[in-house]
Amino acid sequence: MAPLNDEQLHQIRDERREQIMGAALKVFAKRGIIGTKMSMIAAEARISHGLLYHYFTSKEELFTTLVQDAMVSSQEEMSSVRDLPGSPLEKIRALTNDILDESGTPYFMLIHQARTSDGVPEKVKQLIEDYNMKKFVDLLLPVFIEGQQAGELTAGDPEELIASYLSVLSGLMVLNAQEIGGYRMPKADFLLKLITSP
Amino acid sequence: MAPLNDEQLHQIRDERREQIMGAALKVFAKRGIIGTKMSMIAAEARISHGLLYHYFTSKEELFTTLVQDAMVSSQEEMSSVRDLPGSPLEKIRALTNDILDESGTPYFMLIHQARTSDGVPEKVKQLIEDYNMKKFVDLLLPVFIEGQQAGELTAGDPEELIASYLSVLSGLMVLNAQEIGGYRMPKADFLLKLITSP
Amino acid sequence: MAPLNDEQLHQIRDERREQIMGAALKVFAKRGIIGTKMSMIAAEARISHGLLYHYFTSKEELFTTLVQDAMVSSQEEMSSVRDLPGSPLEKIRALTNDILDESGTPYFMLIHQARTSDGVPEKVKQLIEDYNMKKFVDLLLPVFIEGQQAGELTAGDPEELIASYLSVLSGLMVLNAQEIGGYRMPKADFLLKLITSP
Amino acid sequence: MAPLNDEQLHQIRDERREQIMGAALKVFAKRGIIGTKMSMIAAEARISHGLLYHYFTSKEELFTTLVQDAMVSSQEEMSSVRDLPGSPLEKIRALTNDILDESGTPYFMLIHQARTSDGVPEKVKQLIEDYNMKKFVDLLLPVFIEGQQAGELTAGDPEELIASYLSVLSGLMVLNAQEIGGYRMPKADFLLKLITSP
DNA sequence: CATGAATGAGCATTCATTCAT
DNA sequence: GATGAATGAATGCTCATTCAT
Repeated sequence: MAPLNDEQLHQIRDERREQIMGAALKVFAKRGIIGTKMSMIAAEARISHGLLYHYFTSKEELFTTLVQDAMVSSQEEMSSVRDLPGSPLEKIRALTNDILDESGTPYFMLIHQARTSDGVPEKVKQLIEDYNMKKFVDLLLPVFIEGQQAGELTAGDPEELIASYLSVLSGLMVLNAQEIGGYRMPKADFLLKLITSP
Repeated sequence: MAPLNDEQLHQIRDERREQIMGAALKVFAKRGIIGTKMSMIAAEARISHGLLYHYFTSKEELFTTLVQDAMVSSQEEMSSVRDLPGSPLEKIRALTNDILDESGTPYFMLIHQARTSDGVPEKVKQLIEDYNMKKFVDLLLPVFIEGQQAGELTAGDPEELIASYLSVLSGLMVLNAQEIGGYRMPKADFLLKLITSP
Repeated sequence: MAPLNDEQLHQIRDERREQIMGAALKVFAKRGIIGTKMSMIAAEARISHGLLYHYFTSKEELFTTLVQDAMVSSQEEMSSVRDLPGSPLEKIRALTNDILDESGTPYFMLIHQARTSDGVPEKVKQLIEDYNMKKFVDLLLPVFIEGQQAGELTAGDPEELIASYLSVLSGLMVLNAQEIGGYRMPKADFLLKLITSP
Repeated sequence: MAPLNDEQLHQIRDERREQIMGAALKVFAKRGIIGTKMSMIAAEARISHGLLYHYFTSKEELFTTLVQDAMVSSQEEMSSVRDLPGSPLEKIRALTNDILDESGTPYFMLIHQARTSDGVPEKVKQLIEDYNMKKFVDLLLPVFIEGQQAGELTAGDPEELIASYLSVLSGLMVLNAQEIGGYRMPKADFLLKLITSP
């Protein structure tokens, strides 16, 4: 029997890698880097813990890789807001709904964990430092300005408006992401009051 | 030196206990139960780690005791809102400002950690389960209803209004409590737009 | 392509086996049995690590096989001294030069490792026990006696003379075999002073 | 009951430290850094493995500390040769006897292991690099020159003579240090032939 | 009451070995 | 025959907890 050819091996490797990263994202996002045991990731991915180390050299590397991915993904998502259909307000409503969903939260929570936990690799600290709200504010700036000119949004410094609004959303994501029963997630329209002109 | 009498010993015990609990609250609130090492608490309290075990039988017991305290305290704080001076809106503004300060956060964060971390003792899980937003909603209900009647607050189901507003505040507290540079903390007046009539 | 016939397969097997043993000798001799990873041997032999197990059932078996080979080979080399050309002294000088070269050392070092390392299979321990200097002394005895009679070598118990001389040579081989910069390897003529009459 | 006072604690710490270092030296010297398990050291020192880490932060640090000690000690021993009583030849004979004893060997073997093993900390590599035979040659140089002038020792470049002689001694120490049955340790007078004039 | 030395369970990581292809 | 993905036992190290003093 011939050994597997390159393509097959490559495919297996890619699949496993994705499988591990998916499992790791799930666990890291919920429990942080210290609270996550490699055995948890292995169990979540249904593989042996030894195999993790064929794909990632360490817990740190795995965590770092995920954080990088998360940063790219969340920026892409934020970028795509501009191209949504409808008025500026409708774009922001769509973004808000997206964020309040739990779908996007693992990546967000991973970054939150990276910000707030101990035991975070030095490299991640540097990545995080460079990854502040400023970038998101800049991405949303054109949409907000257009909304203000159209009279849909409240007047005032648009950057501050965006930053404050995103902070509110971020806080809610943190509450939402973990399986917390105690809170009530507001609707998008409730939150939009913060930025719409009466 | 004469040996200390019972009363003095008792006083020392109480002081030490407070000292330890203060230190533990500070560390647990920031780092969670897993991220906190008993040696950190001992260092923060400037005592030997061995001494911790004269006052608390385990890390779990210490954590549990603090969570119970935190629940009582935060309810008391919330209760006191009714007795603040001024109109309902002014009361809520004062509460909002209080919450956005970092001063009240350790107890809140401790409960947040208890909700979201692993390694939380079973007893704490049960306490938390019983400690949902409903109680706070009930406490604030009279104030909100009065505000609505006075036309200061938006109409609609007051319980839902309170729950949504508290969720927003809670999310911001979580962001605020940890030393996170990336977010901008909104002002109280910005948030009050969520509940005031235009 | 027609399938390989039996003879070709057999030849491949033999070649691969030699290839693996050569690589393994090199690595084991330098790093010992514990310090040697199967992956090192595979890399040195330019094959996959899985293939090692088609030819040897375990690291232990591979090591043991090599030690047995080494014993046979080193005895053969020592035997050949008698048949070298020249006077006894010249034969011993040639042997000394051989030993001080690094060329003959892998087998010697393998045996040294087998003697001094942990994790050595029980079977090897027994082999080694039976493989002491006595055999070499016996092989060299005729040459030394002839040398003493010819007045080239110092008088005295020839067996003790040989054993002492071989111990000196052995010690130097150990130093020489590893890539140690700190020592100066003496010349053969320097060492021969130990056994030549003034 | 009062806690132990500083002096008592200090004494305990010192004793334990010595106890651990003695045990570690014994094991490291024989088995190298990779072959040595922390549990072996703990067992040898009759303490729990956990306690090792109260005194040394890692296997590497323990190894490094020992190597530094070994270097200082062996230089001191070599330095003391000049002050021995008797003629140069007698001093060298005494040194040779010392070295052939097994008493000094653990330190020597530790350095040998540091030179030849894998997994040696970077810091140790640097120490070793700076710790070559040159220093010992320099220390012995006055004694050898005096011996040559007195006609006791063979003529020729004294530095080369010393280096070659020390290499022979070093090789024998390596053989001698491990519990090897196969070799015969020569007597000092046998080895002195290498350097004495006929 | 107070200290810190001592213990051992638990987790990250390595590597010999197996096995599907 | 040959490959490399997969497994799990073994080992370094951490930290909650105990206990002699």
